[in-house]
Amino acid sequence: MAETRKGEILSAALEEFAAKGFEGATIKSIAAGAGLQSPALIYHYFPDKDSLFREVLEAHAPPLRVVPDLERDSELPPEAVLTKLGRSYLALGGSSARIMRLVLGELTRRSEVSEAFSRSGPGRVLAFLEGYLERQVELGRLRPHDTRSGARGFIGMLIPQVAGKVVFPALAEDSPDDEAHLRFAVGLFLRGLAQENGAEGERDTGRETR
Amino acid sequence: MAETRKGEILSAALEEFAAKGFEGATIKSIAAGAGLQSPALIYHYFPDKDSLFREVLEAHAPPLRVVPDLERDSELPPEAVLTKLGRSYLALGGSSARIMRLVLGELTRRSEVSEAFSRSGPGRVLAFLEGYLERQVELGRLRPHDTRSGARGFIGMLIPQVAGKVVFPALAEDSPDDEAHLRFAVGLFLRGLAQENGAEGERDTGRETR
DNA sequence: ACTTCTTGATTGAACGTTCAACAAACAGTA
DNA sequence: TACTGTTTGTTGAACGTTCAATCAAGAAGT
Repeated sequence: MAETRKGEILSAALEEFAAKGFEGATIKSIAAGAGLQSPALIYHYFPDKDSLFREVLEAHAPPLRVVPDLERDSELPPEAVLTKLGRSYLALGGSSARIMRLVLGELTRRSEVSEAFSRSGPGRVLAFLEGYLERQVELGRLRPHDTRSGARGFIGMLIPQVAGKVVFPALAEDSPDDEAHLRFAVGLFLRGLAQENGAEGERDTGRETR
Repeated sequence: MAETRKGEILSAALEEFAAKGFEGATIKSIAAGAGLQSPALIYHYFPDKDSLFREVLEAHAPPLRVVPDLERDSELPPEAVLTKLGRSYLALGGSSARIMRLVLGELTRRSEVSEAFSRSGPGRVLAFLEGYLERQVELGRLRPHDTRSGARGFIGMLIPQVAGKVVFPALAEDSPDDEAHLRFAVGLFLRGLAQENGAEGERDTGRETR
């Protein structure tokens, strides 16, 4: 019995919530999934359905945080940083696929989920990447550009890969290999933003000043 | 009274389904949204809740079809085609935002929705774009590459822009302008895949042969 | 008169949640 | 060891509520 009762319930709840959503999943079906004879036991460990949902989220949120301690090696060259960041981003389609499905399904219904996720997930990744690109531009390693578009563009290129595994199984079938697609994205991005040979110094960043 | 009763119900149902999902939305709340005094009237126009949901989907599916009659001008140069395709893709974040939210929310629960959508939506866009890129490579206008990655990469670059409007309002706040981001994406893509000056003829496409 | 539209009342099932009761493990006392 | 009280885990039955769906009947339109 490696897993505690509470853990069993949390696992079953994750499964049910991911498959049917918060409203669709019933306490009864979660109890059945956890191997309980009565749904009442769930209320011994959790005050109500809503709290159970929140605990499921908290218990599995950490894997959703991309950007590990990436700030450390933010002095590395673009190719290394983009590859590393991209790899951990693509990992979301793997073991975290279920929790991704759960979050995705409730994103439109629970503003708390949307806000918390966008802050800790995409928000942080984009903020980091924007800052990094900005610095690389200043260092002259990348051509000047709107780094908001740059960051969104790079991360975006990886999304279909993750989306395939999480919600479009039909699409994932003839998808490129993760690693190959990442190499493509990094290569395209760096070639597209490479400094031209004739350096012109400061240029328009494309970012409008409001 | 420009709108018929059935139309009113469909509109109210779209609103409710998009906000609360299929399970969360109730016949009663839909009736209230449509200004009906009794939920029973809904059953005069629709056999059951499930049929109502399907009709909502069908009634608003057309806007989801990107790739208009794009096949026509598939002889145009890459810049024109990508810009045109991208523009209609980005339009999904506008007037179609509600139906997008609805589909997104049920994507993980109803396999019919997932399959139908991925076939008519992303599936068709990607299939078209892959074919187009393939041809441009043969014409020598783009460097050889895995066009599956190419198509996914280009469409992907636009996704954060759409996602911001549909599900991450917090993220959309400091997003670049749609048109500016599109120009960035097209520019980056074409520079990244531009033929090198010294043409080398046939090269590795990066696509593994299974 | 006939069809279409609209309604309030009603039904049976399913839901989240509560509760009293039982079982098992444990702690303290002698 | 044996007895006793306490806590913790577990259960079946039940409660009140809400839901989708039904129905008979009235109102409106033709």
